[in-house]
Amino acid sequence: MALSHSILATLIGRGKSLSGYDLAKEFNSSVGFYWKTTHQQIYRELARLEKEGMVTSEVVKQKDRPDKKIYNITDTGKVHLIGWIAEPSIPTPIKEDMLVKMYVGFLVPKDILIKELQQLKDLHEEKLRLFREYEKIYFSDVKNMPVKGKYRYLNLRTGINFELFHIRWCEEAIEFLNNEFE
Amino acid sequence: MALSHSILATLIGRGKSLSGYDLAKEFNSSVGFYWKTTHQQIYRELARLEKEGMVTSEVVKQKDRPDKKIYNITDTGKVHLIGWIAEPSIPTPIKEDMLVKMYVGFLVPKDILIKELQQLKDLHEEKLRLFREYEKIYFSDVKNMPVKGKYRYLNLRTGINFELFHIRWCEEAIEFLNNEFE
DNA sequence: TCACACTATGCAACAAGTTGAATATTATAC
DNA sequence: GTATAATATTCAACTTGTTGCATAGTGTGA
Repeated sequence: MALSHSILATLIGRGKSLSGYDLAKEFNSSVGFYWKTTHQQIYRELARLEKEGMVTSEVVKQKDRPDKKIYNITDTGKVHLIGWIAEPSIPTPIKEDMLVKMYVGFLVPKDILIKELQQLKDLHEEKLRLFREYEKIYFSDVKNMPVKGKYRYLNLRTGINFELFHIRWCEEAIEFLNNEFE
Repeated sequence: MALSHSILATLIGRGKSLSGYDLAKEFNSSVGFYWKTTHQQIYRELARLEKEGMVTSEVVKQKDRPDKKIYNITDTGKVHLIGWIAEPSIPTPIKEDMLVKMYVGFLVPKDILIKELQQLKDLHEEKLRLFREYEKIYFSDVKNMPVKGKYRYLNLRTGINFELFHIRWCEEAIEFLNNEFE
């Protein structure tokens, strides 16, 4: 399972203690484009990681806002994470609603599909703009960045390519629907 | 949820009754690249779909092999599926192990990452070859195909683009690791 | 001051997905 | 004749992911 690994990775990646709330924000911001989840799952997972000795927690009292519990990765957690990195990855299969819809696209007027593809394309273009902006602001001088930053740039590049793939796919599908169908 | 929709779609798409076993094969063959699952989940989902009146089943006695239960989509099922198609799709977020690994790539020697990326690339290239072969055999004359076939071709194209995206990503990452890191 | 947004954590229930095994028949290869 | 692969279905247990709700304090704008 990779959520636990994502949590450990974020704890190391950010280089400081984070609360469940911090982690949730991280996972759902533009930065955390590589993993999506809910805060409930994160809290549940953190409790388990603590039970397994992968992280330790500490309550921090706050005056201006509710108290929080911040987490640190342990040596056990770090060893576990490094071991996981070296395991071979298997390709993630596609599970895309739009593909299922397309498979039975003949059941509805093609305009419906075109409209949906256009909507999907818009959403991906918005995301792409965000990533590109992020690239411009934080990664204009990658060559001179510390290693950590370079790895983060690699990830951002993937996010950009991922969006480009989806945009191209939507365009190809729309064009195909317009030209090949009457 | 889209597994139930995938099952209904496959039942319509194939235009004939299928058993749970047939469906499982379909979902895990090169054709069913748009959705992956296990036979257990399919059997469970079929039972539920039947309870909800989306499909009907019928036991077929066989002499040469174990008896089977074949499923048909009902009008209710078809209406439900068409309704679902018209609902707007939301982009599928990335959940890719390799991205998490890359995020903390600085924890291991870069050779480990390069090796993994190479392995991943090989797997995607194999899949791409399969899809391209499939394209050549079944879709050489798309313009003159029935509508159903055209939609299936659209899906195959997406599969091809998906593999190309992953291959390009792996290449970019390997190159980056080789050039930008010392 | 009232509503709303933000910070912060957690429970409960459910839906979806995975893993392992049991059962039974027939076909094929060694 | 023996092992194995393929056909065919199902149960049980578990993990992962989602949805809704509860609680509780602070900050901000209308």
